[in-house]
Amino acid sequence: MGRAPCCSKVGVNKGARSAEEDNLPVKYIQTHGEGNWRSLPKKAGLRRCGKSCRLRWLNYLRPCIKRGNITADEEELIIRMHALLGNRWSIIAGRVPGRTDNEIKNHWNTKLSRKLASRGIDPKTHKFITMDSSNRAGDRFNQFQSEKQYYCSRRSQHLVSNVVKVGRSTDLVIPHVHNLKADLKVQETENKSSNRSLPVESHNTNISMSSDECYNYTPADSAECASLINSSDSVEAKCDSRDLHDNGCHWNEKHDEFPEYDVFNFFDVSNAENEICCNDDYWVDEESADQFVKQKQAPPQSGQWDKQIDVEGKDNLGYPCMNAHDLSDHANNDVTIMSWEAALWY
DNA sequence: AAATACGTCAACCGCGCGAAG
DNA sequence: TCTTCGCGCGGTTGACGTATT
Repeated sequence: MGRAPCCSKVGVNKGARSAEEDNLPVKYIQTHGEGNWRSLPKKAGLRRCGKSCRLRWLNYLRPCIKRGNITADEEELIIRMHALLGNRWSIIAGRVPGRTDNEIKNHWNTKLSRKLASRGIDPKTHKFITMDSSNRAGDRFNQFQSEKQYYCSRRSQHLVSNVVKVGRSTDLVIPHVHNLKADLKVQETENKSSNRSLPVESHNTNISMSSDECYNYTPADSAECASLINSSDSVEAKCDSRDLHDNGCHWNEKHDEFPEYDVFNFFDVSNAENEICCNDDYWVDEESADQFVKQKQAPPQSGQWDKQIDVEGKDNLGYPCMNAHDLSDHANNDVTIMSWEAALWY
């Protein structure tokens, strides 16, 4: 026995809706609430399929629907979410107040995917499209992305709900690390309830940092890091400008050019010798890379590190490399990042 | 001015999941 | 355990408006 159709196809209107066809379900839902979509058309006096009514309500008629163009901030958010979740539009929509999954999906397919492609980024994988073997920056970026996801995936087994402190005492604090899967489960559950208009959970996880002399701690490798994480609910990893390199703390200064990758991460990069970059987009040329490696092999004394790192020039993409000035800025000023997206990595 | 190409987006469609019987 | 139902999701379509030739 086959499955019953959602509605009779005979005498059912299709295509664009009239104002009356919008008013009737709105009045009905205001009185009776959402749900029972199959029976709604008949009860509301509509010649429409129930599924069609549901779709119209969710994508257009709901009072919380935000009108107007998608803003740059919303685009940025969508790109980040897509990098993390792929084509899970409903979940992405749950993070963008007032926007529907359909709207976001359309916007992605018509604009954002092309936008990324024009930057040389594959909109499906969010990796650089390497045109040829000489595109070292692209290759390295892709390698970095893979490593980042690998390590973040591993850490997710340990960091759920842990309080993670990085830096001296209160210098660098992540108050709460959310479990992505659990978070999404909550999201989906809430979506299934009558009110799909979810406010964005801000996950106000502030990350700030300072530096100075506190770089006497460096996890030896991923095993040690995992051991530390397992042994305590609170992991304190003193971190400074050197650790930003050695332990894989990355952030993206080139926010204007690549806002979608402005994700702050820190994780143990056990093969740090391959990590010549300072952050996502700062890939150095060969000469600078050699210089950088040499500096790493002969670490400076306390307090001298910022001056030692002086990688000048531009990378293969033409961006200026991290230099002493940049590093000093980051080392001495607190950097606070709205980082629910960082939490999502976990 | 007409024809064509292109972009946008609302709507449709089929599949799959979970709940209920 | 199986079947049916109701719903939600993501891929796709097609109508419509705008730009280009």
